[in-house]
Amino acid sequence: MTSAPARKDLPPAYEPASVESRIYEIWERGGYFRPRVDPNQTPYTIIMPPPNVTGELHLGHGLEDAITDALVRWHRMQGEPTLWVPGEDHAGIATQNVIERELAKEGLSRHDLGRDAFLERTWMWVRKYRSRIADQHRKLGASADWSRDVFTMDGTIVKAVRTTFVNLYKDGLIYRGLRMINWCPRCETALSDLEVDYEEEAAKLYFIRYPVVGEGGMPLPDYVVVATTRPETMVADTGVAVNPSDDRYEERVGRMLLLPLIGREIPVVADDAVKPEFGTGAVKVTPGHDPNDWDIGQRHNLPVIVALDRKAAMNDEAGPYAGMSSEEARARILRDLEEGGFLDHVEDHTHSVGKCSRCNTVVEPIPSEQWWVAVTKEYAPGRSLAGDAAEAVRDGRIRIVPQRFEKVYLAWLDNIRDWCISRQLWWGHQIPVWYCPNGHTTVQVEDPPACPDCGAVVRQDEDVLDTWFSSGLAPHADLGWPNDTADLSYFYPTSDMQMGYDIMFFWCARMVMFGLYNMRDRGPAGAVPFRTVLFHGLIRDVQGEKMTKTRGNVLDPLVVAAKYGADAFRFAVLSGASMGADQKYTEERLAAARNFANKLWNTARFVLLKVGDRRVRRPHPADRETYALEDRWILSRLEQLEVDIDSLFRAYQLGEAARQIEDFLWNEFCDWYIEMTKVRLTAGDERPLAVLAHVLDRGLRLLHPFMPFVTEELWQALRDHIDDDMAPALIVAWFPKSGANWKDAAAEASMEHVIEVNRAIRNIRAEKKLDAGARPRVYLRANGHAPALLETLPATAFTSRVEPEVVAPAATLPQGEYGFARVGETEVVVSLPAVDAGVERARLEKDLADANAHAERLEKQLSNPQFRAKAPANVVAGMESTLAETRARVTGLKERLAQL
RNA sequence: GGGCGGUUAGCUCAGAUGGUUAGAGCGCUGCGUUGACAUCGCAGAGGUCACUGGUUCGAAUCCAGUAUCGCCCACCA
Repeated sequence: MTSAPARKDLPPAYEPASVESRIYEIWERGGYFRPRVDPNQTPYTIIMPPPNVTGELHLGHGLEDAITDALVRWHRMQGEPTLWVPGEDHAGIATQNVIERELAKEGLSRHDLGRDAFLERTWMWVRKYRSRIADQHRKLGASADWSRDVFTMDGTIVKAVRTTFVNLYKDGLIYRGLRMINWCPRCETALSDLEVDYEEEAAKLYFIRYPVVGEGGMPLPDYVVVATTRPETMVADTGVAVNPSDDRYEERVGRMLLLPLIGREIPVVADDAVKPEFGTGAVKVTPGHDPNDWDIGQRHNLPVIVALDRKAAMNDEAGPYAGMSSEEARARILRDLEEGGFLDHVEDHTHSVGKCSRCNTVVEPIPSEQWWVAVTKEYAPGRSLAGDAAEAVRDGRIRIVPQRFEKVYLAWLDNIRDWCISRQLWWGHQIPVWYCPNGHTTVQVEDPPACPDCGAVVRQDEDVLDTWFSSGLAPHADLGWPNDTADLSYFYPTSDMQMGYDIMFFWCARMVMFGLYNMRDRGPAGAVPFRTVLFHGLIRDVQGEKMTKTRGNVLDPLVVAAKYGADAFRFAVLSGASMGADQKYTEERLAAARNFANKLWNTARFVLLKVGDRRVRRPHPADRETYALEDRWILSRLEQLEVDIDSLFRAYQLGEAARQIEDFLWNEFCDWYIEMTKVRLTAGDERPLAVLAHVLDRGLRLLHPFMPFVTEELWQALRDHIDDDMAPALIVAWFPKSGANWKDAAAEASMEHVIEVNRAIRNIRAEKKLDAGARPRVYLRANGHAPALLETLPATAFTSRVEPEVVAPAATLPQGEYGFARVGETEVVVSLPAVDAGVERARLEKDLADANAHAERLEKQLSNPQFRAKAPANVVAGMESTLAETRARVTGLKERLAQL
């Protein structure tokens, strides 16, 4: 073989570190991530779920990159103008917390800095982490268009956010109102319902006696017992409620009770919300500290007392308990109640406690003036944000994959409540509302220099918006909305969207609402933010625990990628589960994926070594008859694989696709085809070279969406050895799209037989413990498959290390010991040095029993007239031929047993 | 209280529209340094597909129910 060019001197093991950054640079320099805008083609667009700038990417982001990049590369290789828009999220509350923690290390609070300095400091952090995050995406191979990178506080997004706010306000869908909200006393802000996580906790139920007030205001020796888990809130009680149908309290309704310790008189009211069976059937009503009580209070005009301040400490309303933390107050109140004889008894009780999803602090329900989105309110006849969002999924304009998540999505929207969007934070989109001292309110996109109504100085609302308000605009805002940009008109609606199922409500639902609202000029089909949304599962640790910073089990995908290679990471997470299912992260899976990358590497090394400096022509179907059986077989198998991968991609079955490609390349191409070519190549037959190069080329293309780096590197090395119109890089090469040129059922059946025969030979070798170096004679008593066996005889000799010979079914054999196996119609006879008759008999008997059982099953099935009438013909025919083979096997086994 | 998902080999998991003896990786057993690869090759052991009943010619796959684990939703004083 002539000397090979230098680039073919591939090291014997794949070294990701020496390849990945160089390959990524080639892609980026080639401009392959930027789509060309072709009005004659439908683009493929996908928006990246913007990771929080709070820190670095974790495995979940790595999984998202793997999924998205696989889809993006597949579409790009279909020749579609393909755009993947990357982004980062300012993550208001989360980032503010991070910066506050940083400040705390210096002994500072944000109030020490003031708002402007605090924001300046946060921007510094953002700049640092944005580039770090982008770098991580690059290392993972994400082929996103970095020239379109979007940060959720970029000027264009600010405009989009304000425009949306103003429009919603004008449509009456945004309002300011006093409502019960979730207050985090640590973050000192309101939260939406979604930002509260509930945890079951063991607690106590305290039964407290509230004395009944007599005619002249004198306490009677009579009392009503109420049950509560939060005795400290009794300082803010303004009533006691019972169910109107509860005769135990019939005569108490309308009377006054004396609030113990405080001495305030509060009425007994009747309300349907009270469940008679719970506790005593009487509930203290604390409208300032409980959502239910707030509703009850509203219905009965009870005063609202708020006894907690913004840090959840007792305020002046708490009288003697003012200034205490709520825990202290609870202890003191319980002691005082007990001393006063008001504590009836205590029971164990488990209930769920709401915690801030960002800092795990117990959330306080308090009434507060906040900004809200009226999600169910009609802004046009029959149109509402939530209703439209549900309808788009119900009528199929938006498809959810896996489909089972549809129900979850719809159930949430059907029971949705107004969305609290204002946050008492500094970091975020400040609400575009201005107030003047004369009571005028201005709501507009641009900062007003003065009050448009009276010219007075204006002050902007200090609150910022929920982070999800801005990220919910991503699909259209990232493409330029509200400006009428070329990107927006060409790339919107986006094609696919992808996210963890855990943010379905936070993000997916909001994008659908906002997209349909802001883009409604496009009509029902054109306004949707995306056509399909994929929900992937979560990556958990080996124990199945969710990976969180507090558990300390978070893994950096780059650390993983550095050890095993980015391709291995991607392949492992994609092939590790099916869409929507959680997966456990295991190191073993990574190692397996790395091994596959290395196997591929060496496959290419072999092919390149054999091809040398030739430039081969692809096999042409017209020449089919000139090709050997194994050639026709592998080409037929490849074609089938291409068909299957295409349909798997269309069904978003990425994991299954990855597994099938691996299976083909490793188990069919390497283990059989390549091994069989060796003897031909050694004999000087060059015909397999074209097949080797062609199948490798196609295999690399198929695998590229999953393992972009190693496939690109190898393809670059292979590229010039194929005489065809080859793209400058694999990333923009055509994805294999199969015709029906090589499908060859006969070749597949014959090769399957050859493979089984070889397995049988090797099995006998292993079972009879023949020396590795021995080359025993093998007689293949063949019938129907004789030509195939004859053609592949040299390969059989080489790969199974035997001296094989094809003989007639009834051929007599020389005297000697033999090992036997039956493969379909072929009997495999391996000459042995000696044989243990007992062991052989046992083995044959077991085989016979298996074969008989199999034949019986088939006979039963085939003798069923219903089966023959209803089953498809090919199934029946297949079964019949299997039965014939199985019967032949039974006969053969019986004969050999008789011979023993 | 509603809803969803899992239960398949020792472990981690695939099995898209029901179809011939249910698969992979890891682990395990035996053999192997044959010129692509020991990150490898060859051979092998290992499964009542959680359980019960049903539909069907045929069920891991569809239906009903049971058990068990997990998740989501819900204003459980």
